[in-house]
Amino acid sequence: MEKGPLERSAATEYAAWFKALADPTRVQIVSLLARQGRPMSVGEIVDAVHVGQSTVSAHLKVLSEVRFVLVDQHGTSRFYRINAACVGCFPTAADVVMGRPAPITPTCPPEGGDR
Amino acid sequence: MEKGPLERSAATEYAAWFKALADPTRVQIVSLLARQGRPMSVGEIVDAVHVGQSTVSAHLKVLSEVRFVLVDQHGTSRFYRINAACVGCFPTAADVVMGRPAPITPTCPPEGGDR
DNA sequence: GTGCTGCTTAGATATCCGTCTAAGTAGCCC
DNA sequence: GGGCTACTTAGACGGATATCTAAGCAGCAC
Repeated sequence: MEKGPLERSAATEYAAWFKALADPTRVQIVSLLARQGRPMSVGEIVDAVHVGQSTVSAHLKVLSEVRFVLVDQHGTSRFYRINAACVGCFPTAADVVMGRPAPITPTCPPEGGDR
Repeated sequence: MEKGPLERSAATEYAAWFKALADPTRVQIVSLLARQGRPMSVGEIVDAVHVGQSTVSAHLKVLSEVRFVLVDQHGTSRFYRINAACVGCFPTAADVVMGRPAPITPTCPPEGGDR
């Protein structure tokens, strides 16, 4: 039986996920939100990773676009939180790329709550 | 107890790994080598992912630098293979970023065979 | 309304990436 | 050696990225 690479469309999708974490600041933001397990305002995040506020904002936008984080507006603040679906899905994607069969939940692409 | 983000040095290292897979062609190459489980020549890889030979060569260089793949020279050909250490380590790294504790083998940075 | 606070958007800049074509290098065979 | 085969390196080009400063905008308090 012929074993080729992942098909292009799947590879493109996985690559987009990895790309979202291809920056140290974004890795820090995601790990922070994951470890805290609660929504955090942009200001709080800025205090934890030491780059400017607008830079953090831009990174959060990138992470939102691939649905690694979700956002809630509360008054004048925006609260970002980890997308629980990704906590399981993302490592599974890593497994698939590394040739391990996907265990369950084949439809991984981060769905999630609001916005 | 205060839970901050991963420290910068760790985040930088993980980011480098993800960056190596932040391109669809590289995802295809890695998945191909992982699924085949045997060393493959550059020519074979070129036949499987449809981009030019020099492009594949460049991608293989990137993947070598982070030790996702290892290489053996045999005469005029170069045989690339997946780094078995990464098959387990990389998904573990994904777990860590997603806030899951690293199960075992804390020293993950791809060590490996030759070159 | 005025003014503050919290965040995003715009603009600028310097850097890096993916791909291609073309040229270089190294092993092999007659 | 001459020529082929298999890769890598160099150069170029268009496009994306990370960061900063500055400007905009939307709630809230008074």
